[in-house]
Amino acid sequence: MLGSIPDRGLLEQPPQEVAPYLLGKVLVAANLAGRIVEVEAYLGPHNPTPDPAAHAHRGPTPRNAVLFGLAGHAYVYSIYGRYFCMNVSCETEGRAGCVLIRALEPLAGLDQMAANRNLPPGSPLHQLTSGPSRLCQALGIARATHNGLDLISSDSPLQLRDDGFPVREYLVTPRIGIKEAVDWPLRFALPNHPCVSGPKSFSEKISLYRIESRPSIRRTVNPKRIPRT
DNA sequence: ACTCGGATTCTCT
DNA sequence: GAGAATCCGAGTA
Repeated sequence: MLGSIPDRGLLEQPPQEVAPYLLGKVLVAANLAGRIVEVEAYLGPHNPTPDPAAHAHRGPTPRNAVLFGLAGHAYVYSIYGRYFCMNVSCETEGRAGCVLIRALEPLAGLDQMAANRNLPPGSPLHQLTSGPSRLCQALGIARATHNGLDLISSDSPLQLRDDGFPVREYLVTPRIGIKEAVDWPLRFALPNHPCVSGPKSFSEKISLYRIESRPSIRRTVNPKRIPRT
């Protein structure tokens, strides 16, 4: 009902390729599920131009160890003392790289999500899972319980699934909330989706890509190139 | 051992 | 739009 488990090989690629691939996929945590509508790529330190905003950019540490392991595992970290964010590890083993899940469209367990967020039942969808820490709270994802879990396993309490939802185009913008590499176009989102977080417009830094045919830029105001990998 | 700041969110004004 | 809440991990010594 929520689709099949994706192939791990599809995640053993650079984050900027895995990120748009994850758009439209389903994240399942126990009996709760949501469709991924917004992500950000964070590049590993092996790149010629290292990503200064990435947790892995100075090499392996106890915290980021998952990022250097096999692709398709959850990297969950705590932030600001009260929240968690969740990433999907990618790249081949030994190389770091990940995709931050920034927003979901709730699909299953909406009342439970609202309860987890201390919101009343029937709250608007975008209040449940729009934002990287909001979605972790809604799905009950925490570092102690979910960091390092394999997302590509039908036994896992945290899974990635592909239900065939078609994504024909997606927005590309700079990433949110970082202080380094602020212009790199590594945030990806479904256009006009109500559950996407962040500012409504990035004015001068948005591109709209179409999938199929080769990715072609329909509208580009001031795109900067992703550092070569 | 000690300092510093964060891939955020919520609550005000 | 600004400020608080709040603590763990990374970097420096």
